[in-house]
Amino acid sequence: MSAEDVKLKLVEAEEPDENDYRLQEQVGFILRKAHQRHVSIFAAHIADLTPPQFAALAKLHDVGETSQNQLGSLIAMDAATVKGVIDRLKARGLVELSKHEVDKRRLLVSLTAEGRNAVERLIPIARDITQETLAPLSAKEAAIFMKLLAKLA
Amino acid sequence: MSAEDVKLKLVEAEEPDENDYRLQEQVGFILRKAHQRHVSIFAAHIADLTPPQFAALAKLHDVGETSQNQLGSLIAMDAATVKGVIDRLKARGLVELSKHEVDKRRLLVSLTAEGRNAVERLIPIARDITQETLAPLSAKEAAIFMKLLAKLA
DNA sequence: TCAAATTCATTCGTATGCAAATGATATCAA
DNA sequence: TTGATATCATTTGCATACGAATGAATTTGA
Repeated sequence: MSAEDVKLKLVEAEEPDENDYRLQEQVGFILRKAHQRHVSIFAAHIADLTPPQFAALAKLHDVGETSQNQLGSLIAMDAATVKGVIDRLKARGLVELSKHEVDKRRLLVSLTAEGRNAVERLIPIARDITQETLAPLSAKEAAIFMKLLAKLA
Repeated sequence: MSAEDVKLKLVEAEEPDENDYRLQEQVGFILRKAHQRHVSIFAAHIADLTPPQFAALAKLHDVGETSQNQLGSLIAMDAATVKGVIDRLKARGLVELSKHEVDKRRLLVSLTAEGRNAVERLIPIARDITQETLAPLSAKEAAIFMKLLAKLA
C-alpha cells in the first residue's frame, strides 16, 4: 500500500462521507427510542392513563382551573391534541368543563373531586416512574442528563 | 416561629411531598418535549418525509433487502407501525416489496432506484438536522448527552 | 412425526401529534 | 367607531404508536 493509499484510508476513517450514516447514533432516533421506553415504563405502572392524560391532570392540580388552550401551552400540546385529551378525561369524569363568563371564546377546565383524588393517588407512582426511567444512570449522571436534556427541550 | 416550626419548614423544603410534584422537571415530560422539538426541526429541513419514514429508508440503504418485521426491529417499530410506514413509502415508489422464496411468511422490502437516490440526497441534510437538534449544547456537552441518552434508550 | 409453540404479517381499535381550514369572539388601531 | 388582527376552540386529514386478535407458515420437541 502506497503512502497515498494510507492517507486516503485515514481520511475515510475520520471523515465519513454520505455513504456512512449511522442512524442508530443520531440524536433524533435515540430520542424517539428513549421516549418509547419511558412510555412503556409509564404504562407498566399506570395502566389506565397515558402520560399526556396524566400531565393534564397534574398540571390542573398545580394551577387550578384554566382554559383549554392555556392548559395546552402549559403541557406542550397544540389545540387539536389537548382537545382530544380533555374530551377523554371528561368522558371518564376526571375533569369538568365550563364557559368563561367574560370571554365567551374560552372553555374552562377543572378537576372533579374524582380527578383530584386520582392525581394525588398517582403522584407518588409518577415519582417511581421517573426514577425507573433514569435507573440506567447513576445519580450524578442523571443530574447531568436532566440539565442537558432541559437545554434541548 | 419556634425551633420546631423551623425544623418542619426545612424538612418540607428538602423533602417535597406529593403535593409538590413538578411536571416540568420530570424526565418523561422533557423527553416528550425534546422529541417534539426534533420532529419539528426535521420537518423544517425535510418536508416530504417523516423521521420514521427516513429511518426506514436509511436503514434499508444500510442493510439492503430485509423482511418487514426485521426492518421494524432495526428501527424500533412494532409490526403494525412498520406496516403503515412501508405502505406509504411503497405508494410513493421509494420501496418495493417481494415475497421470500423460501419462507412464505416473509415480505421482503427493498429500496427502488428512486428510493436510493432520495436517501443519498437526504443523508447530508439529516446530518444538519442532527447538528441543529444538538445546537443548544457545546460539543463537549453534546458528547456527554449522547452517551447518557444512549444508556436510557 | 406431529402436535405445540413460535414467527411473520395483517387488521382493528384507541390515543397522541400536528397542519390547515373554519367560525366565533375579542382586541387593536387608524 | 369600525375594520383589520389576533385569539380560542373545533374539525378534518394524515401519520405514528401500540395492544390484542387472527391467520398462515415455520420450527421445535417429545
